[in-house]
Amino acid sequence: MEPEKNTERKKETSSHFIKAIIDEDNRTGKHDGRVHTRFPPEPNGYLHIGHAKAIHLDFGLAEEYGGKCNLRFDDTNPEKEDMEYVEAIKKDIQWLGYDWEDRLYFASDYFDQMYEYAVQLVREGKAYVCSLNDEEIRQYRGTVTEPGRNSPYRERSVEENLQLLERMKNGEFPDGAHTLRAKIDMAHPNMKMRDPLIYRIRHTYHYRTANNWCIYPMYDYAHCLEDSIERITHSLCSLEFEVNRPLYDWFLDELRVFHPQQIEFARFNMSYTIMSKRKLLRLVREGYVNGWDDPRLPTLSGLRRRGYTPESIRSFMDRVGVAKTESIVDYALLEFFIREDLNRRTPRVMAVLNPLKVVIDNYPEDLTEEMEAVNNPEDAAMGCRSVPFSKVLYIEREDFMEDPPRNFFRLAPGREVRLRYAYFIRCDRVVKDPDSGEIIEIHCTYDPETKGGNAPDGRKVKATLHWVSATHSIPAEIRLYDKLFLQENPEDVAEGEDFLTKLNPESRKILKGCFLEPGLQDINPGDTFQFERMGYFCCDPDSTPDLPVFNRTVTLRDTWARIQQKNQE
RNA sequence: UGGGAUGUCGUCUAAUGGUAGGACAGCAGACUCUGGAUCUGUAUGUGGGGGUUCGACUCCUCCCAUCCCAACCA
Repeated sequence: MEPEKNTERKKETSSHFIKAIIDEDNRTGKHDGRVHTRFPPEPNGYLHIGHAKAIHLDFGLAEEYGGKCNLRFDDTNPEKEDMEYVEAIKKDIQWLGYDWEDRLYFASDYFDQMYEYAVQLVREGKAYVCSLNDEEIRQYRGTVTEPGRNSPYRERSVEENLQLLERMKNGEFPDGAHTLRAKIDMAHPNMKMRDPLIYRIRHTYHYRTANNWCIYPMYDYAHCLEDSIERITHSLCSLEFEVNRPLYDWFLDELRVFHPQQIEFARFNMSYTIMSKRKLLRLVREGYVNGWDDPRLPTLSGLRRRGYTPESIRSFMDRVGVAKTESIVDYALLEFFIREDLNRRTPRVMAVLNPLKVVIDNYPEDLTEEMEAVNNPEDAAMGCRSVPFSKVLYIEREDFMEDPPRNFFRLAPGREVRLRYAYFIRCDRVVKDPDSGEIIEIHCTYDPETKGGNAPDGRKVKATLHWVSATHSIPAEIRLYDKLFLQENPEDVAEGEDFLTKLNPESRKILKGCFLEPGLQDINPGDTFQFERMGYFCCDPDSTPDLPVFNRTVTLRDTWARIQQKNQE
């Protein structure tokens, strides 16, 4: 009865209001059952996990309904956009596992068509050239409580408008001298309908159309036409465009062209991070993080470098759902999905982050034994490996306490624990630095009868520790990451206060002098492991043949950490 | 304030007039050579007031709270 369970589960996670709309459209035959979506990024920044929600929705819905999804770059503002972003965005979408096949489009491909439509609007008396400057336009627009006033240029003749528009296009005017505006209603209660701008003059080089154009279409005019030209059926966007929808509809209706339906859903937010492109750009530009792929960032490139898998992000998005309620998703949910994914796929390995030297006094000086270790207890097919054991070892510093509280199970003077896949050891003696009092090394004795990790007499230990052999281990650098911000919603700041004040000064901790078991000699950036008891780690591109570098993707669920916290309280 | 939208466990999300359900987080326990994983159990919610109805998260009404719109950004 497994399959039935699966269907039930899928149903749980995937019913939402947009599907209800599509189902209804299909029922009434609105688009002959056709479903065609698009993901329309502006190439002015890197994609983040908020975009992943939109991508997952746009591509996922098309797939589910046997339709298509276009990738379309909304490149109507050459001042902010760049080809670098186009390539990064394509890479991220592919990494997430989506395919636009041969449908890669650019809004700039439609500039001629858009201009023709604009001429049509002017001919029909539905648009005019306005010569107010930006300050005047703002004043004439009124406010949310007061109606605007008509522009003095609103009643220019069709002939004059046609001529001026042509001259705007030909580059006869400087930036800002004129605009083309829709003639709607300056007293409209919806501000977006108060004679919105259609074209503005910008003598700017465009990375795709070069200097062919010096007028560029505004979002509201361009976007609906892009959708219409591509015969998109369902045009999904975020909630803040709700007020733009009447305008979207107005242009398409007045032009009498194919009319897609705009549907708005709530943007994705997550606790302790930010999604604002502007703010992300600031963190990158001003050096608060190291580039767009800094593992602390919620960018897809950052998450990838951190060790997140596309599968985990997609499962996460399924669970997050789609609705119109604005929300902030707990980052712990994302962590749940990456743990779930990595738990079943990553090999286990032993690595000591903060080494404490252990000398096994009764172990032969020159002996090395190979211990058999399981690669993944969740997946027997991943097999076993052998790990060298010798007289001098490193264990995790936090696995030893000289004077432990009663609920500390690990090593302490007189206490016996198991070294994973090796022997039981008992701590006999602690060596300290006479000046600082810091513990330098501990001396233990091992029980030869417990080889492999089990006692023939059946006695139990309360803890199993990971370890590496001092002479065989390889040094490494390990980078630990924590929340980028200290506040659950970093956007929530007092008047005049900067979101930067909410940055977590300890969001990254770089550990040098860590040791890995020797099997990690030949690895590549991007390889992921579970360091037993410590978490999931991903090999960073900064690695060199001499010094592998790892990023901690996420810790294991840590019951001991919670107990410690309670102890403190 | 004019217009547009949204309010369901701590968080996210189902239930469209008929038992308020799931996931994460939490708590308790079982098991364990990872204080991991797994398994079991468990507490917590319909923004508020009226109304319609045998019955309301759902319909009506008033109120409250939050978000969006006054870029030649998208």
